Amino acid sequence: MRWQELGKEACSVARTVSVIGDRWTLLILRDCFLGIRRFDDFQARLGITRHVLADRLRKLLQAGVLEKRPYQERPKREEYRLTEAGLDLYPILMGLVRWGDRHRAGKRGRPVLHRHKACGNDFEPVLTCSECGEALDPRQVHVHPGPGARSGAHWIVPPERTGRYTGAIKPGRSRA
Amino acid sequence: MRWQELGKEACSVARTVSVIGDRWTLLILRDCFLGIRRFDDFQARLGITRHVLADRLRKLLQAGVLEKRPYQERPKREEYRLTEAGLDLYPILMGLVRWGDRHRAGKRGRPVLHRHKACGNDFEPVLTCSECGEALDPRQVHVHPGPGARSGAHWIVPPERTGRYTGAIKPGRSRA
DNA sequence: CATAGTGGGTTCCATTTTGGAACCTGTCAA
DNA sequence: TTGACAGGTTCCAAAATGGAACCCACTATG
Repeated sequence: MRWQELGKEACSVARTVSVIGDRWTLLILRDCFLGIRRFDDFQARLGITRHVLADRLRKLLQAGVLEKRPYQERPKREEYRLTEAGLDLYPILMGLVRWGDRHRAGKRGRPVLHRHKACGNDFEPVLTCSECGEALDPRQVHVHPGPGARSGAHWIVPPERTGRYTGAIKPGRSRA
Repeated sequence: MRWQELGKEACSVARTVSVIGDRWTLLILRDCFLGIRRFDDFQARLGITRHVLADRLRKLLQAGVLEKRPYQERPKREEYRLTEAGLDLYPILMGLVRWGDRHRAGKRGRPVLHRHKACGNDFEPVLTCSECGEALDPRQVHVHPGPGARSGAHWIVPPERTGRYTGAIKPGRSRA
């Protein structure tokens, strides 16, 4: 599968990955959420080459995640800002933060804390069910086709495979 | 910044991106959560080259996200399974699903639905504050240094920049 | 007026990473 | 004996990236 075709898959993960599934793009978005808006600031903070930065910003504009806004006339200057669709990437970025905090924090602890202005506390993000409000556990979620599924949907989990040879240890397989 | 050094940044996003910030890696993880466990199944579903697949699986093993488990002796066969740290990536994957569902679903609707076994409903994932339980809005979150921050921390937002020339439209800048 | 600085890029070339296809190794089944 | 299967590795050409230099419109300084 080529990179170009990814966005056409009948899979929301693939479609999102076709927009932001790139190391640099994710770091650019991190900086956007920290308030960075200018070409040279991104470049200096990330150590990315100008060439690749220009390419990624262009793609994020096309994808509707960022927009250019003038902040000064003569000389004309524009800054890159998150659109509403861009701001909606926040749960993904916070997901990255949470995993890093939990599994890569080192002995000194978290590099950054987040405070919720509404309640005044430092918090961890928690993923919950929109229907019952409980925290989500992957083992408690069942996946099934929706209206946008294609027949012969690519993502469908293959039937149980039991191995063709003798000596199988565990022919049965439980879900992830 | 080189790819290798990313994991050493004092930033949880950068550290997580150094593990999973790659198009193929994210798609491999999607398939892991759908129950795929074998080399050839990943390869056939993704259309990834075997070479790159072997490389990504190796890196995920090293990172402690996947583990190899024997499912058969003679000939020896092993499958790739998510570890606890791997299962903990679930919020990130669901974040990708949610964004794709919202912004790339097309007219036919979502390709896939998720049902919460605990409450029986199809749901959307919602990111909430661990302290007050409210849904999180990026504009309601304040970021500040934690115990693991480095002095001169790289991620710190630069001071307000107002432009050096006359004709500024909006010298002041509000946070993202 | 000449010179230097700034924001936001583009161009060029060498190095890395991918894509694509073929090939290898045990083991087993027909 | 031939073929299939799981799980890789090797090889080469094509594409992406890193690094550095260069460009342009405009402004500020001497």
